Amino acid sequence: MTELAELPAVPGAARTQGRPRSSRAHEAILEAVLDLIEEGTTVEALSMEAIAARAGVGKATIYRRWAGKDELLLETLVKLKGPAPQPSGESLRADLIELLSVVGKKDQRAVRVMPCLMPEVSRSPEAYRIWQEAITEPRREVMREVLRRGVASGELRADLDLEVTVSMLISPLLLHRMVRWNPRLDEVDDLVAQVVDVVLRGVAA
Amino acid sequence: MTELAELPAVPGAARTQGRPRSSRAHEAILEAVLDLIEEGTTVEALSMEAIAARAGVGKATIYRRWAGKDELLLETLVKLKGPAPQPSGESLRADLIELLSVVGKKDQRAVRVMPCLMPEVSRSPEAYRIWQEAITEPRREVMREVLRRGVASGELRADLDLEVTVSMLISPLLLHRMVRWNPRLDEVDDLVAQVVDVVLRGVAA
DNA sequence: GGATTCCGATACGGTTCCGTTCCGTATCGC
DNA sequence: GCGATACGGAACGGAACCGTATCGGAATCC
Repeated sequence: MTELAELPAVPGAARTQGRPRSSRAHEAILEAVLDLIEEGTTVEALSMEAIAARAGVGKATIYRRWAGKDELLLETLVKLKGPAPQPSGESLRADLIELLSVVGKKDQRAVRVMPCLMPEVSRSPEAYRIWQEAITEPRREVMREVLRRGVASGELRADLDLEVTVSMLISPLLLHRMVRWNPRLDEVDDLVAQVVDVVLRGVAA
Repeated sequence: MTELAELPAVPGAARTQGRPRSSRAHEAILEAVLDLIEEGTTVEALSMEAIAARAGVGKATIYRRWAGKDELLLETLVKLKGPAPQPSGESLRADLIELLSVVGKKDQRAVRVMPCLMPEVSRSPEAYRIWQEAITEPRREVMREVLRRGVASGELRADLDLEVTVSMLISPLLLHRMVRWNPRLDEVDDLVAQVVDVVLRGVAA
């Protein structure tokens, strides 16, 4: 159980004295937050006591690292989603299918967490901003780039509205994988391909 | 302010004695729930105390009608959404535009409430069932019927997957109007028409 | 070895909410 | 008028959680 050194939050503050903070405790706390949310605790109902208990950690250990619940949740959210995936560039259709296939498939925990974040995101402008910048916008940009190549190659209409097209591609997948908006889609096994094909035909040059 | 007689919960129990329950209080309680949620209170953080205070009602008056918060929220949710809208039947394209245009436009309160319901819906199978039966499924069925007429008239492919098509039409609108998934779509003024046109071209016969 | 800091655990006072119970008053059927 | 019930309001004991403080012990640097 190697205890890794923590990077000081403020670069100038070289804290070398005393026992270093346990990175194990750090990880355990973040994991506890994700676990609890996955188990059905709302973001808002998350209690520091429950987090500490689940992580096997004293409350003071949490407050030593984060000022409050908001800061802790922010770090957890950013950690949850890695960088946006990159398409292989094989073809327009293949790239879109590739990108859409991973929606909600990588980390099952993320799927559970997202709906719990919705109230927060729709209430707090700050949460909305972070969510946009760290989660949704980078992924949209990847898909925009794929579409731009399709326009450049002449496959797609030149006057294509990128935002609308991206939304038409992503939205059905998101809504199904995140909140199971229509349970009947469970039985559609090639949902991604169908969506891509209809949209591509609809916006073909 | 006429005080309407309450229907007894149990049909056999004819309660004629004493002062009847105030339907005004009843309405005030339901309105208070909606108001509080609209103002940013999560479903889960809703307190009976706050509801009573907002409604100008004693807590006992609430507990006299509902066994707990869950029952109260259920009645509120069902009341929130009226029956599904009906299209005028002018044309396939016009009907779809008509149906999609009202998404999130009728009652602004519903738009605010929906994201707050997501955690509940994704956690509780019972909440999911009610939400499906009372809210989403009836609206999907209306749209399916419009598409069936399009298939019958030969405008649409005969082997059309209704569920996928409905999802492709509704999802971009829902995601934008409900949680503003992509803020750049704010500036697209004919979003509904664009979505409808792309899908119709994509699934044309 | 000594100083320092972090560790998990526990306790604290304060706040909020729960669901119930009791007021004194108001409104109904008879 | 009288009995029955609902009303708004206030108070209750109990529970959960907040953020802080303090404990004895452990880990690290000098």
